[in-house]
Amino acid sequence: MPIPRFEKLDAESRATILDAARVEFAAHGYDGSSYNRIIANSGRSKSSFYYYFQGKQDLYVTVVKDAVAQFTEAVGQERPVEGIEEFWAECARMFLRFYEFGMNNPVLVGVLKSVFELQRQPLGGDLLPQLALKDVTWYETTIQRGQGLGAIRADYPIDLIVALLFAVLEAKMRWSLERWFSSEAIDIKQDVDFIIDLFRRMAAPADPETGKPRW
Amino acid sequence: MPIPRFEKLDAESRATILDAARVEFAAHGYDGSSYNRIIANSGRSKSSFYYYFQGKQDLYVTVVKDAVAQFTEAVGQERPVEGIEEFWAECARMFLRFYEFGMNNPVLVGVLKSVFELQRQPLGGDLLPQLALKDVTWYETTIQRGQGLGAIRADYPIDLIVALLFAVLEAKMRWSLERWFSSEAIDIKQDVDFIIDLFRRMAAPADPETGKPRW
Amino acid sequence: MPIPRFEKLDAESRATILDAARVEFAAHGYDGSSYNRIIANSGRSKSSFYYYFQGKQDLYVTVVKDAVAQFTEAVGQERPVEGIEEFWAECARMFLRFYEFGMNNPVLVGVLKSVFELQRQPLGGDLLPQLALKDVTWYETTIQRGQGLGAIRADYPIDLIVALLFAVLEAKMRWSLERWFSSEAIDIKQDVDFIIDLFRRMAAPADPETGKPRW
Amino acid sequence: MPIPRFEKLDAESRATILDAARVEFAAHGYDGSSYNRIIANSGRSKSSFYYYFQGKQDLYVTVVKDAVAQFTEAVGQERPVEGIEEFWAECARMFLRFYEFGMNNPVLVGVLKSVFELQRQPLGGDLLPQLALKDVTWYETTIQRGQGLGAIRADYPIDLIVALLFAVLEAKMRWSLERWFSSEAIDIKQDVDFIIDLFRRMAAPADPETGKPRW
DNA sequence: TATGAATGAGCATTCATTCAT
DNA sequence: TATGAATGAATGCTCATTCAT
Repeated sequence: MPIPRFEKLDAESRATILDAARVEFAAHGYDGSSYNRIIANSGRSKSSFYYYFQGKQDLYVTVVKDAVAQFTEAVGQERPVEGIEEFWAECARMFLRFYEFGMNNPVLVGVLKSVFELQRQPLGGDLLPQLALKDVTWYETTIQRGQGLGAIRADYPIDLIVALLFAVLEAKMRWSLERWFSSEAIDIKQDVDFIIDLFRRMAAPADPETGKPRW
Repeated sequence: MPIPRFEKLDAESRATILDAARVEFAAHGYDGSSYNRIIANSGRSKSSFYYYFQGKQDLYVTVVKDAVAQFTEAVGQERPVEGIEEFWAECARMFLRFYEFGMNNPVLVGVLKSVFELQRQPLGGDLLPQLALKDVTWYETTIQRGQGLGAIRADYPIDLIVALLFAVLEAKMRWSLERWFSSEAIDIKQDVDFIIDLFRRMAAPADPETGKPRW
Repeated sequence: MPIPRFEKLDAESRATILDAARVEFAAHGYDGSSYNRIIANSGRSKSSFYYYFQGKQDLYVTVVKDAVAQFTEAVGQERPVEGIEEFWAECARMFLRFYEFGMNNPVLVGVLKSVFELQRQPLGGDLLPQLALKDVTWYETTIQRGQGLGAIRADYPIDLIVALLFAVLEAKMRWSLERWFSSEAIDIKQDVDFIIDLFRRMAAPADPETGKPRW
Repeated sequence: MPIPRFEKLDAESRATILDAARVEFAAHGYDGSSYNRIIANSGRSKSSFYYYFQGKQDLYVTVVKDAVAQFTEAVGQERPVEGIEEFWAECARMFLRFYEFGMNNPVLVGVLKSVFELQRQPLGGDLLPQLALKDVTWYETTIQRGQGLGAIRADYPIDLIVALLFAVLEAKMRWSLERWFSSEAIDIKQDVDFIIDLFRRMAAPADPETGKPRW
């Protein structure tokens, strides 16, 4: 039950509302956010929020879906590649776009982060399905292509691999952002190389005899 | 700040109180938890909670410190080792103990998880220091020993390595627990091997020429 | 900070709310007053109070400003005078109006009294400035005019003189009100003469040689 | 119902308790003071307070009576005088002792101040009588002596005169203390002269014809 | 004599939501 | 279509006091 007549609203009003919501959700997560505060910060009437959204959950869902769409668009389409090295190079390019977009849109990163928080909560139960994260599968496609090329091990469930890679990615980004907010310079290119190398280490197929990662 | 005369209370009352608190904090995290709910669930009067704890923060700190202590005790002391293989074998043993304890005490895992959530929040500022996590450094010692043996790469900051390993560990445990709660059987030994292998892949020193992990 | 959309409310509702607040604040002072009690006595819901006021402080500020405005209006403008006797006569007229208004509105006197209490408290720090008492300066103007005419001594700081005169005024009014509440008859005219005479004694310039008040 | 077995306590314990209470009551007044806070600051058990005092009121009464006694002792006995000038000089001497004692014991001044606050409250009803302020009448004696000498007007009720003089005294002391706490130097002698002069102006008999104060 | 333990009532404030118009 | 008005339930916390030992 995402949006009723919110779409018909003029772009500026829509932006005003979503911006206030994004900032709040990014800063405090879903639970920690106050619908009242969002409303107050948006400068619009409380009733109008209930006119456009069913409530807090509905607004959150709207905000998250929009953020996911923006990230997806920023990453762009994966170009077909052939060798293992090429595969990782393409991953690096995609990831660089993701990374740059995130660095330029920290609020959207915060929104994504709030989703990760939610996934940790066993009781986010009725909210999570509405986010329709199952529909966001482009990375799974990429991983499967990697498996086909022999770049990514195929002896474990794909959702486990995804969970692990995301965890690492999130941790690294948080680590970098912390330093970014303390105004240390960040070498994005180097960061991306680091993560891709890490992904590769984690995902490389295991030599059936020695168990070592096959490079 | 942590505990006043709570220690003097008889063990049963103490357990009743801490159990109610643990369950609540594990399920909802610090912010999402309700002090009132904990009180109601414990069957005691509101005032008695303020007699034993300074407030919500104090109770949380008490619960967390207790959980950390239990995990630390469960893991036990690291035994001195010499070679790289031995080092990882010892890690596996320690980790197995950690893992088994966590599987048998999912609520305590939840408590630990709530701390991770808190660390993600930029505003948890005045609460985090009280948890005295800086005093929990045994794993840093282990990692440094690994670096000394050439088992763990030394070309990155240790806190980055810790953050990444923890992220992976947390993700894997969540993945396993989910399946555990759906009453799928879990082969703990296999899980531990998986994680240790993952750790080893992530942490292995890089060959200076090829950049590949050196096994 | 003071009032949001409270002004738009119909006069009757506004009066109901302010009356309940006035009575409470007059009877118990700011600290001793209970927002909950005001709400209960007004017959409205708790939330509606937070819809119209930011909180207890805000309501108090509203009540006080309103009371001060009513008193100021009751006192009216000072008419220009020339001689010393005329000056005191004009003071008596102004004061008579103040006095009569106060006698007819004891609750408003109580509100004013609560402000005096607050000024005594070193910790009323963040509340007092909101009352904007610095804007209420008509009496300082009058005193300065009196100094210009030689009716009021100019060898002491004006704020000291104000403090002393107010103290005397407050004490006399309390003394009279007490008797009033015990249904003794009060001769307002005589009271005013008494206070003006007292003011004149206190404020008369000192003869430089004898130190006696110069009449 | 002032004190049960509190008197039997050793002097040091008694002082510890009373000091904590004095500081609290002086700083926050009776209503604003927290019995819990006094107990916490005293370092003693909560139960012991209820063992020695019937409750908050009882402790307050004890503290006030003690303070009044200390002030009374500090002021000392009035020496018999004959002329008007001598009378005021003796007043000045007594008052100087009062003033000096107060300046050296600001906490006790605070306790006295809290009594004045209480007298302003119509609801302090059941507490005020316990303070037995009616027993403190030495100043009335002095005033009556002044009336006998023709130094103080006798055409108004004595309690009105007392109330007015106290009001002025309190206001002047507060004015001075404020500056004292801002570490401005205070000339006590000059202050006393100022107040005595003010008292004399206020209290001097009125010439039956002109109404002017007779010096 | 002395105190640790426990309590119910109250505090100001914020929450997401609904309703009447 | 749009919103001002109103609300019940909950939040964390402090209060003075009592009771059992």
